[in-house]
Amino acid sequence: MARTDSSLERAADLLRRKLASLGPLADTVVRDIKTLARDRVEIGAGRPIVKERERCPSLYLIESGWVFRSRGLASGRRQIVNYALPGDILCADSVLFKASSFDLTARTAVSVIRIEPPANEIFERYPGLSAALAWTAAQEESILAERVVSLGRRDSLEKLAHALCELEARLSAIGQMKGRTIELPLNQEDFADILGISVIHVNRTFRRLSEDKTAEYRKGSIELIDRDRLAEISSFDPAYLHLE
Amino acid sequence: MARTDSSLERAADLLRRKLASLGPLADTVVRDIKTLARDRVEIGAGRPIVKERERCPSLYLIESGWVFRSRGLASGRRQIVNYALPGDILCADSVLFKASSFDLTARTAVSVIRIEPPANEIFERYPGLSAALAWTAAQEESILAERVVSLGRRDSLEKLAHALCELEARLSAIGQMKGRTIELPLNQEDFADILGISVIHVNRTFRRLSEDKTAEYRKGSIELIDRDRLAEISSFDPAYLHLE
DNA sequence: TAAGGGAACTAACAAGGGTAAAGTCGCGTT
DNA sequence: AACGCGACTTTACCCTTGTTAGTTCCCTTA
Repeated sequence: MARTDSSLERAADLLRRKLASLGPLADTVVRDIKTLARDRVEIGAGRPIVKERERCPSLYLIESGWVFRSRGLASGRRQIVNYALPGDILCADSVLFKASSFDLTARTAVSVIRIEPPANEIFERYPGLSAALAWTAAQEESILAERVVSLGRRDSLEKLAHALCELEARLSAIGQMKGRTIELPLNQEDFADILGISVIHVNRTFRRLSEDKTAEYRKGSIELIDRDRLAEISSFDPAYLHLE
Repeated sequence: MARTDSSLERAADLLRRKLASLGPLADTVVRDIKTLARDRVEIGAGRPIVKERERCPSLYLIESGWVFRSRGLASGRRQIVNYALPGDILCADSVLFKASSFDLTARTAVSVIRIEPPANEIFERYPGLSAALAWTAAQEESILAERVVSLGRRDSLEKLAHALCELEARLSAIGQMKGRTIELPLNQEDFADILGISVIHVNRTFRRLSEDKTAEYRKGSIELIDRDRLAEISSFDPAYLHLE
């Protein structure tokens, strides 16, 4: 991986920043991960990374690209449970469980660093990796808990506004916001499957935001015209993301 | 805690069984937890355990009782994110994060063992506890992911059937099923806040199950008349619970 | 035994969101 | 320039679910 160390460095840096609250342990995390890093894997846009019921063989640290964790139901319904961005770790549960209960799919072209923890003794020998696993799982849990609140008790406008605020916060944290516009590979069907509503209703709801001059959907990007309004609509509080 | 060791023993046993997939580490977990166990705390039914934005001071292992993790929204809406049962660990994220983003409430009278991990060096000194933290967070994440699917893409009948199957599985795992009837402290409003639908609709949906002779709601208990049918309605697959 | 309260149940109506189908726009290909 | 495709947009209609309001049941307490 000689030639490509700089992009591993970048991903490790995003991870280190996320784990800042661990204090000095954050450096141990990065050291463990570099020790256990194996090779780089490139996945084409749209390709599956892990399928439901498959055992995920290793951990992956995302260098670039967007990954969906989703479940397909009978009758063609699909729910996107979460999305992962550069600096996020995939398959954190693979170390602990026998099989994944969800599909992992590359939404864009994705580049990941494969990390191979030893089959046993992770917790004895790699406290940094242990901390990273616990932290990652806890943060994802927190995000999912917030998702549960959105899906269960917010109407479509609140859901969408909340999702946009979250996107803004997560992309800012990894330096991927361009001013007040989000550049993202999600089409309206992806939003439907994230928000748990129909594509048509996603469209209606974006139109409402657009009419109120709050946000403007465009293919490949979204302009957040009035961020405060979005946060107000959805009573967004970024605490649950646990970003610094 | 001399006089009460037997009930700690019982809770530790439930935990050990849950963590069986960790292999020999499961015993280390129990040892660490016993080392760090402080006192027993009793919480009255309906009382808050931790409130949103509060820092949760320690870890808790549930000995008995039901705990809700929920969020109250403006306008009186409430979403129950998850519920915790004997053998479950509360506040696993308190070690990692500054504050809880949700309320923890005792639904029944609850008895917990308080566990006090050291402020630092958990991951260096207590591999068992580290593993328990990671495992707990990962399992909860998995449950929440399934909840997201339910809330996002299942209709009310499927949601309810799925919730009943999950209850059955989780209660069986801790030996709290009485034949095919679930004894539980949830009223129809609790179900509404778990499923993300209105109380009235919970009622309608239970009636449908009752008319089809699939399940029968009674105050304080639910009889699962046709468990296969429930699993079929909701395409329930217990893998996501990661029980044994 | 009567009164009171909480939970469960029912009915009537309204609304948010889903379904179906058709039309438009942008863009790369030939 | 014409074609074709995918994504987005819009309209019309329907159905699931929510709202409001009122009734019944049962358990508790006086």
